[in-house]
Amino acid sequence: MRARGGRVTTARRSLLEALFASSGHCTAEDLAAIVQAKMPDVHISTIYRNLDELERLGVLVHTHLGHGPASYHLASSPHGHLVCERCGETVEAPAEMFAGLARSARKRFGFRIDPRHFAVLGACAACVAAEPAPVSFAGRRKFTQRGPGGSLGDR
Amino acid sequence: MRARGGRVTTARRSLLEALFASSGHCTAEDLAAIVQAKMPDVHISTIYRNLDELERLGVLVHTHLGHGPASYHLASSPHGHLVCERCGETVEAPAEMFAGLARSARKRFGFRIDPRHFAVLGACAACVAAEPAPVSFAGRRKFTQRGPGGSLGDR
DNA sequence: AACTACCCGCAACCTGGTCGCAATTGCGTC
DNA sequence: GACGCAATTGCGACCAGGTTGCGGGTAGTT
Repeated sequence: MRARGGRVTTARRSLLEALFASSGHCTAEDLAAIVQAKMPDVHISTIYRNLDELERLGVLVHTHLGHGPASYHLASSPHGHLVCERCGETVEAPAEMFAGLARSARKRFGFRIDPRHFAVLGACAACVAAEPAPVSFAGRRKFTQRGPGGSLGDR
Repeated sequence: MRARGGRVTTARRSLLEALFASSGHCTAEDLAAIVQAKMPDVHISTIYRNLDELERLGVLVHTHLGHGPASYHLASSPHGHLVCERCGETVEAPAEMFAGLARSARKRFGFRIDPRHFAVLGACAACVAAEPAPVSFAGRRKFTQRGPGGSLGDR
């Protein structure tokens, strides 16, 4: 499965292991930390280069869950993401939830959407409940990734 | 309409004028350029601070159309965006296109989505037509905002 | 006109990511 | 098992986009 056209280096093997071991949604720095736990000399730029490479090979994809760093996960099991702007809670949205949007985008604009690349922001059930009045999103608060209670970058 | 709790400074007035004059989808640097054409001493950090302020007041919103800088536009006429990953073409998606997604997100996860903050990437009609085989998005190419033919930040 | 809290210009700084380059290292071949 | 060589790595410098602390200026009040 590995190395279609490239070499199998220890750094790459280790990065793949980290990706398979973690259950998805890792930032590049998360992965770097895992890899560097066993191989301290692997440089962050090597991580970035290999993530790029693996993405070009179709092994993994990156998504943006918010204003912070990108998240990487294996390309199997395609899904989008819903991210709470208040608490950072992330839920995986099955691809079929986007079917209606995909259909109308194609019909109205000839557009074929890829719902995976950017998350859909909003408010999770808990934060909707905690909210006093429906403010229609006027009161945006600075988005804090990895905030307390957030599940981003956890392993 | 201006200044609920703040002062009306020349820099702010000028920024608002730039926003109203331009037809939306400006980056902070675009707006800075417009403002600085008449007031060269207005610093980019002042632009950022006032954009933040105006966003907190609900006058405007920012969205991310790709990997580049954020785009700002007036909060009136809520809409999402479809952005072509190949050519940068941006089309405004009316809010009702997201109604189905909003409904299923609420039903399945209690999630209330805000489809405006991040664009939905994909491929525009022209790029779909120009594409030879259905590659299922494995061949991601580096996203280039402001590329030739792109309509981002034009003026 | 005076006062003062808010705002601005500036430069330094920060995060997330990219690049050029010399040294190293897989991997095919002998 | 050693050799050759190009792919890959480690490193530091760099970049884009944005934020922050600070001292001085100015809008709005008295």
